[in-house]
Amino acid sequence: MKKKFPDLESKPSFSSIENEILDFWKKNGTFQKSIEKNKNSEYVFYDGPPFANGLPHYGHLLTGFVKDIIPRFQTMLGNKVDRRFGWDCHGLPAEMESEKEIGVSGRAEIIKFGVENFNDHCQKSVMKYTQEWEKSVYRQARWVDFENDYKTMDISYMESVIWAFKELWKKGLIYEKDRVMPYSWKAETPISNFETRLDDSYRERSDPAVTVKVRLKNFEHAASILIWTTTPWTLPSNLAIAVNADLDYLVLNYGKDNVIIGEFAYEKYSEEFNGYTISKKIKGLDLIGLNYEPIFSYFKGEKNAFKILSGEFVNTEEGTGVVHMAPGFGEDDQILCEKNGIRSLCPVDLKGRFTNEIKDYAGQLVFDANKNIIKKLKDNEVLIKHENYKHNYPHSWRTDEPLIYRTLNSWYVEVSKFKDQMVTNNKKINWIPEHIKEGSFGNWLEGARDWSISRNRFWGTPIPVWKSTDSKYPRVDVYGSLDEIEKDFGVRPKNLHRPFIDELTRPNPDDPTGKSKMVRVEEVFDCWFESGSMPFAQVHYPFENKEWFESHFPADFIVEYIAQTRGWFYTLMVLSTALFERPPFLNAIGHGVVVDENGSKLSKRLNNYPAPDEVWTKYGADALRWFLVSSPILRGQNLVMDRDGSGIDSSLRQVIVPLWNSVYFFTLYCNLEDYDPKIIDDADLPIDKYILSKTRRASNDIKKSLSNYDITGTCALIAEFIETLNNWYIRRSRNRFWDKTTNKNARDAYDTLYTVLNILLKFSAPLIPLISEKLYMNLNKGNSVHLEDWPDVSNLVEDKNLILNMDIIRKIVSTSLSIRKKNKIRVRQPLNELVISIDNNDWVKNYIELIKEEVNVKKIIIKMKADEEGDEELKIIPSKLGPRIGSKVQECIRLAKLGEWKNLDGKIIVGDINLEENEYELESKIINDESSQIVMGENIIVSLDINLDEELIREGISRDVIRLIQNLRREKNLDVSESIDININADEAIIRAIKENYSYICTQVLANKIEIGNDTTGDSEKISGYNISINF
RNA sequence: GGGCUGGUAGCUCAGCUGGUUAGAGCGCUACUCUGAUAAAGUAGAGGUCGGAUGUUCGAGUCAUCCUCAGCCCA
Repeated sequence: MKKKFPDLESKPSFSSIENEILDFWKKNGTFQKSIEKNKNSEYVFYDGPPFANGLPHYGHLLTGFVKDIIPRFQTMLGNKVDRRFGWDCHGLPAEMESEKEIGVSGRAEIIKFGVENFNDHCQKSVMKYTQEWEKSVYRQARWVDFENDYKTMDISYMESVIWAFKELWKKGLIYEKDRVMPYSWKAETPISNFETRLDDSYRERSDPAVTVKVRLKNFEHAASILIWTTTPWTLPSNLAIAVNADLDYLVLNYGKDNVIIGEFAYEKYSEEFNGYTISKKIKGLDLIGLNYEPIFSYFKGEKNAFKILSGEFVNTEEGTGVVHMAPGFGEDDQILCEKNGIRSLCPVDLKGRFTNEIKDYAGQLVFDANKNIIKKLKDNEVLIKHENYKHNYPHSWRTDEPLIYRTLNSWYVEVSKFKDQMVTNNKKINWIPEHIKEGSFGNWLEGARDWSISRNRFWGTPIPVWKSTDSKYPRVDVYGSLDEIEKDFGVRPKNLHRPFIDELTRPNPDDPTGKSKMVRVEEVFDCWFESGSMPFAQVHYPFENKEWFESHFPADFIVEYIAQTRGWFYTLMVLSTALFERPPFLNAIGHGVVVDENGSKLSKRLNNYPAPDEVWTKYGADALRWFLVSSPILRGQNLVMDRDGSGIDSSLRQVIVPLWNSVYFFTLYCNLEDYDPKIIDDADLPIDKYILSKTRRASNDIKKSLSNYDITGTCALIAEFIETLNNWYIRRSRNRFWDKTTNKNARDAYDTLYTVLNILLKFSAPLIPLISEKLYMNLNKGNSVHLEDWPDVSNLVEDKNLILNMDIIRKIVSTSLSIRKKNKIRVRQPLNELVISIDNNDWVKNYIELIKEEVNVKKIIIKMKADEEGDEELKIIPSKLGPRIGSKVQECIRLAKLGEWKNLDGKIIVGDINLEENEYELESKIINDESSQIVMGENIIVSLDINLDEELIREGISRDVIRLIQNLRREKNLDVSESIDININADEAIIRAIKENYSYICTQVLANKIEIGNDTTGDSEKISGYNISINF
């Protein structure tokens, strides 16, 4: 006989089931179909491109899961959701990797190696992990289009990038300038201000901190002043000193020596100035304008230099309150010095080594020169203190070396000019978690600085600017398309990369001598400029797909980890605002970081996380997905991942296995009955109506919470629903499923569960895509759940009272079981009756059978609570009474608790207050009776008859016998439908119990007959102190 | 120095516009239950809701200050 539904394993290997589904999707093009099924409306999702030359880790997996959940959900809502994978190919990470692989280091060596060769290598190397990425994305069950992907190194992509640059140029938002910026001397390139701020860049570092005496000229009160710095190597370039005009400074005196130090710092130098006395207190203002003798002589005579200036940034947090200024190496320094007519000098080359201007240290790496410089200070007797200073210092996020700050020529986007507009655009974005909007992202936008977009490197989209080689005939040409380039140079580039693009030169049209040439500037783009161009560059806008872009911008949704408020979220916003005056996306999730038990980031080196391959085989992708997205990480918090993956295991146990088992249970018995279940809207029994109502409510709630991007909340709803289904509905209805389906009761059970499971599998599909798919296909002749629409539950019964009532019933049952517990009567022991005292009790009769079974009693008696003897307790509802009578409410509550109140014909009076009807509740006093108990939070009392007679005891014994036989059946792995012949040998008491309950036992254990005999070969057991041995 | 986030049970976290006995899951202990379950039920242990002050009839919730942790900015 052909089964209605394919059999399911009772203890499945989720890993192999998942692989089977992945395979099925691949073969059937299910992803493609899911996109094509919706034609009428679209939902726009942008995939943030990852660097292809790093391996995917849990952070990517998490982002990937979210990138999958929302589009799957939106697809079920009837929207077409294209999901195009993107690769971030350019930039420092790729170059660094290539340097390592080739064995070259730095600009000079690369140029020697050949830019063409180098970029060639980058192009190949950058895609080397694409296979691993595809494998990982595939295994995690994330649907994304890899075939129609985009790469930032495609010529079409690059053309759109230069188009964007030219647009900005035309709008006057691009400028070129010497400025101090973070600089990687190893990569020989500046790092953008926000790049240094992505996590991982600040690291603890120990630097020498020196306090140096500077000799003042012509100051009546003191001979010298103390400066403090953690970068001694910048001292040879010192051109000024800054103090805070409002700060107090002390003049310390010892014999002939007079030195000035910030008052706040005095204590720190108690050792050095032991014996000194404070001779005077002055304001910073008194110092401003004083001249001093240069610390080193390299720039002696520099115009306007070696003066004390006023700097508001001088604070009392560290140092001496006197700050040394080297305008070539500090942003504050540069700005202040520029204001005072002092040049920025930068006697350090691109590799971070002193130039010949600093002849004593020429050729030395600045960090290495520190100790020589300190020695020199000591020899000159100006070194007051030399200590090691631990601080957070920015490091290159790729090469790991400490960055330096130095002046450098760079191209900028004038973000400060339109930051207000970005702030306005940000208001149109729905952020999850909400605080990002006004918090980290909003604040960041308000303080936005101009963005350095050029890099002195090789592998990237070239800055499309050509300049005249002769400054006598200046000319700047900016190109925004291949056409424009072709027009001027007569060649259409097939490759926009260096060095080919650099080979395009032409005579300077503005030079009548014809000698000078137009040559491209050297720099390439910051790769963040490229990823920020993704919305239009991925479709080669505006050269192609103009209409497509117009209707697919901004995105409905993007997700990345929270630090991308400084990265991709930000660059998208900058370019989108500048180019299109619109926000780039409307909804954005910024999630937290996965960390280990100690709060450290997961790292290969520390080996502090379970290997993904092991997770796939041991738990499966759905369990991992659930573990990650049900956690607070999507609310911006960090998530702790145990090394042993125990969190993933509990997702499996709490959600995936119960889901599986509910369908397994259904399939098992439905196949036995060979019943053909129907989808229904309503049913007769309250418990059926209850679960159908719950299903309708769950489906609607989940739709709402997913629409609001609350994935964590959605998980809670689904888990709660599965719990109710398994541990209440199915458990309560079990025996109906092993009844014959000739009975309507049984058919209703099957139809109800079938309906519920179908809906459940649909609304769990985005969050548990593989297992839901397997189970759904099992119930629906192999149809994919991901091609279904979101469940329409509008016809489903939703009885709100019934849901409330069922909750009360569950409480009544719990309380009754607790009375059993108190009296140490096991549940298997039947009892005679349970009395439920409850007002408005018409509805309770519908649940009598249910309560009887659950509490194991023979009879339920329902009484009006009002008839009950006993005192009532008055419970004030302060939220109602408080507003009316104010401070007296406290007294009322006190009196009510003491029982000092009156009930006059239904009018409640406490003290001198007459209570209105909605301001109080009357509850029964807690009954301390052994057999009665009040139902918490309800005005209900349950009383259990705890008296046992011989007959009841024998029934209890029969139940124990049944239990023993059932256990044996399971041990023997008997099919649930297989009949047996039983042989029992037992003490007289048990035999009597069996005889009295013979047919009941036989039905329960599917026995044809029970023989009482002398066969003692069976397992020997004890029941209530009597011996029994059973064999079959 | 400033900004953002967080501090609630052993662990991970809920707790909406203030309402008087602060919850859930996991973990632990004991007992119970179990013809799908890797489950489930009952009971128990476990909290001065980071601290202080204030507003209020009433504060985990609001305000101010402090403190600790993480992130970010100067």
